[in-house]
Amino acid sequence: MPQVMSTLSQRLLDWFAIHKKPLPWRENNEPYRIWISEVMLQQTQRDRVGTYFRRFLERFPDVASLAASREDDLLKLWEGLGYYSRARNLRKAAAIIIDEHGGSFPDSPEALLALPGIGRYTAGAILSIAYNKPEPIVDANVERVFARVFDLDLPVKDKTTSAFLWTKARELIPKDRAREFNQAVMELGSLVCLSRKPRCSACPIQPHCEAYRLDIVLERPVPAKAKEYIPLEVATGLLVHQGLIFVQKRPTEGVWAGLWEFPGGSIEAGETPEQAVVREYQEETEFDVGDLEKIAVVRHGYTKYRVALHCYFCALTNGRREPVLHAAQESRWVRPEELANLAMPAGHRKLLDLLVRDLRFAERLRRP
DNA sequence: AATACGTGGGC
DNA sequence: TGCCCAAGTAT
Repeated sequence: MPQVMSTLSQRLLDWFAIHKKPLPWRENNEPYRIWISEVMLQQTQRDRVGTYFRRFLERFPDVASLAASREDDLLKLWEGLGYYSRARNLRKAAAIIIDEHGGSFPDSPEALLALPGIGRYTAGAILSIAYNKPEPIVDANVERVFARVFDLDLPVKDKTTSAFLWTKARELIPKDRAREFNQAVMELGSLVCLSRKPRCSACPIQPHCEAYRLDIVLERPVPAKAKEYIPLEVATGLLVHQGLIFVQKRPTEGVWAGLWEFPGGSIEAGETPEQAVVREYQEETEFDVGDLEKIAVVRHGYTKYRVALHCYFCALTNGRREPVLHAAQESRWVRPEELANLAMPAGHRKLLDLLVRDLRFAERLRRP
């Protein structure tokens, strides 16, 4: 049995040596770069990360620059990637590395796990990829590959299954080759051992794969219980006054924390989208708004919600333009072109992209 | 332990 | 098109 294990590992290493893809974060193994890339890759497909990673490294080339960053700038850089607490945690962790580690990047599991945003996976990834330490990692790729190789008949998030995966991931690491081995398993998962279209004929460890032998590759891993999606009808209003647009910055906690948005919220039962806009403005800012003009319905999703965002222009119906904020940290009146500099949730960004391309709305934006 | 936390690509 | 999925973490 040990021979089989080592052969599996050796086959993976040999395959990876040939098929390893050049990626922006593979130019070198500096811990800082590995850290940033691994956090960006959390729950995010790697093809989406490249541009963000390059921009990030250009703007914040080291821990010190990140520690000195402004949260608004960081969130703008992160706009569109999702899970924005990752960006806020990067900044917090950078400050800890400067203040408590004298600026040198931690290289122990304990120190890494103590940093916000670094859990078991990311700690293992940094230790193995940056420092070549024999620490295991289990991500969605490893879960899928091993669920097939070992024919695991319970969902991979299952407690015992998860424990098994971490044990196997540790056992299979060849001495002194953790860096290449851990990446090899993930690379196999992303290039060959694909979720819906596995390329078993191109797989270097096919002879070791129990699910292949049993011809049940597509039945592994066993899916977790289906997620429940909740449809949401939401209304938002783009409040224009004397050529300026009202925006508010979301609270420090919860979804889209620290991002900028137009006031709005769920459409209540028996309420029209227009009524929801007026009510939400009253509740969130104490503004009286009216003169609504429909722009579009933007569809987007976040976590378990599937949102239909009903978008309107609106105007102040009395003169007062100083809000009383009940759902935001701060607010601003900005010129339309300034909106590009603010980090906004994808739904609101989609709305703006749509406006920019539609000249029908230019006049409303200019109206004093 | 279960849930919150985003987004866009693929089919 | 609606649903699944992705280099997870925090609470």
